[in-house]
Amino acid sequence: MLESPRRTEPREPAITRQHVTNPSPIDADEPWMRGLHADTGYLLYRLGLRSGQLFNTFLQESGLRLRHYAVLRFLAGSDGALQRELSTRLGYDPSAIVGLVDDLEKLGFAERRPSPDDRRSRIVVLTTEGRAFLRDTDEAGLRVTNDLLGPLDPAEREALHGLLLRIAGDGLG
Amino acid sequence: MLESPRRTEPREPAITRQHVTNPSPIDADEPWMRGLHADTGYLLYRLGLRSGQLFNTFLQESGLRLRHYAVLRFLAGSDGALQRELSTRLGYDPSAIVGLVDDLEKLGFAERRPSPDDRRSRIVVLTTEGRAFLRDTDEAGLRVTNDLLGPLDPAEREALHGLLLRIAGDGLG
DNA sequence: AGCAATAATTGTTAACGTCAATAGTTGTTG
DNA sequence: CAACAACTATTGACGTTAACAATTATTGCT
Repeated sequence: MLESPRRTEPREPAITRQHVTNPSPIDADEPWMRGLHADTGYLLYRLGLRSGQLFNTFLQESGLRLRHYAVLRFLAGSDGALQRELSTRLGYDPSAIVGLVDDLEKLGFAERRPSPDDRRSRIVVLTTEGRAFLRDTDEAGLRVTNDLLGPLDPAEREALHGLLLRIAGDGLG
Repeated sequence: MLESPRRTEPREPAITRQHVTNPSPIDADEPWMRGLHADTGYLLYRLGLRSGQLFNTFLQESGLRLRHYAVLRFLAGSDGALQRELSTRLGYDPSAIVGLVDDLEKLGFAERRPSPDDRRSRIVVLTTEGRAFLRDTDEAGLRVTNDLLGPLDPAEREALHGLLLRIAGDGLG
């Protein structure tokens, strides 16, 4: 086993505000690209990054980030969720959820309510304002997707969506 | 425009070592999921995250991170690249490249060589050890991809890869 | 009643991206 | 050809962030 280059655990922060140094266009025909993007997994990672960037750029107008959006989206489909639930389902650390919900509460998009059965837990619910906000930003999401999927025709987009759903649907989450 | 919740620019660090709190399996049939994963862009982001996680888990045995891998991969297809080139093509800050190449050099996977034409630039080249390492980790990459693309049959994987390449190939980079 | 387990939270630490500044070098142009 | 603008790699400082440990309050078990 090799020594860690910087004596630390691997980590991979990804999305940045504007990405000052923007990656130049990816050209699949270039020789280095064949190697770099030969693997679907890595390709997926790279595109996920780009998608997140675009999403964040749109979201940034509202002062929220992708993580907030994920929480809101989750809440929208589950009227009321324990923070613990948000943590496990979304894959964020419990301590991260605290800040996220704090932010959403400050903006009036969500509320913490006491749980009737368990006084330790708080139930996080979406406010009507939060729901309205979500509706608005969904349009932004559509624009992003449109940007991202530029070169694909509708049928191909549908196919891609289906395939991605298949992948997501499996045990990997 | 709303006020930023934490008076800071949006950012979205993504990949973590093991992701202690691992997202539970995504089930497209659940009500909240329909909303959350309805959008292809967001779905792509989420899947990219997961792919990166898996990749990093494999890479972590060697003490490297995805970024190092990206650099190595680039070098493998371009025998010799200026750091500036790495920066623009990979989308990392020039100052980040310095540390990355430092690490790779320390591990003996890459070398800095003086450029004949321009004494400012250094040419970064892959060593034979670096190439060997890359070959080894490529297997890991294959395993990752295999994990990730579990529910898809070969034809579907091919289709997905093609679609993703189309997206990557366009001007978005 | 006592003790392990759990939910939310706080605090600490280390890493990371961003930006500004610097040193060395090249190209340009007045 | 000399002065100056542009560029490469690098360093340093700053603020933000994620990850982890520890804490508090509460519940369940036995």
